[in-house]
Amino acid sequence: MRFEIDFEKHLTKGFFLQKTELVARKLIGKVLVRKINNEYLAAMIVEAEAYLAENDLASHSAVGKTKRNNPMFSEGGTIYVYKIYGVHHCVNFVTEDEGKGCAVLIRAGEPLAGIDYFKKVRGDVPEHKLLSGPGNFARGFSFTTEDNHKTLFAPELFVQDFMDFPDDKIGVSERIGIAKSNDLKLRFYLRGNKSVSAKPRE
DNA sequence: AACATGATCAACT
DNA sequence: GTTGATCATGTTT
Repeated sequence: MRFEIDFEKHLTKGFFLQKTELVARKLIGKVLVRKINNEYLAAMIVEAEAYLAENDLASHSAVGKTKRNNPMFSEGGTIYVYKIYGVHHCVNFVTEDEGKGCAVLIRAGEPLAGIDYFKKVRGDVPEHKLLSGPGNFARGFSFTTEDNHKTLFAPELFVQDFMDFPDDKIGVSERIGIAKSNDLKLRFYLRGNKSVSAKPRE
């Protein structure tokens, strides 16, 4: 797969202001680029979940604004990182207008650049597992709560347009690992991709 | 008490 | 290859 990092092709604010479900769907095939210590990391997003502002009890924003979920209420294109189970971090891209409280959880990626860095922080695992699962994805890109409120419009952190997959290549399912609102089909993934974290129920 | 998880291990197909 | 049980770990409710 040919891929060249090019900030000129980054997704602009308008992309993230769209409906959360649509952003989650369209993020499949896009590339997250981050520059750390003068080294570029890049991965194609292959799995993402939408967390809505309304009628979604699994969304962190369902309880209103709190200290933790505060970044979720920022404008589309902002980063929301939280710590889960005391050990892992999860990265979200905030969507829609400021004050709404919705975001897309990035659950898995296929490494395109910075493989050595990913291996360094993730250990000796097969390449397709380096960024598989939300905790592993965040770990590979070294996201922590320090990154909260950063935006995706800078040369050292942005999302680049890349592949456009037709609907028949995209799986849709219930979200993973939640107890509430698990009837909602808000998880999107690239069918047949080895980096997708959980086995899809279809 | 729950939590948008992952590593490990045993058992299986 | 898969599945299921178990648990580490700290923050939020």
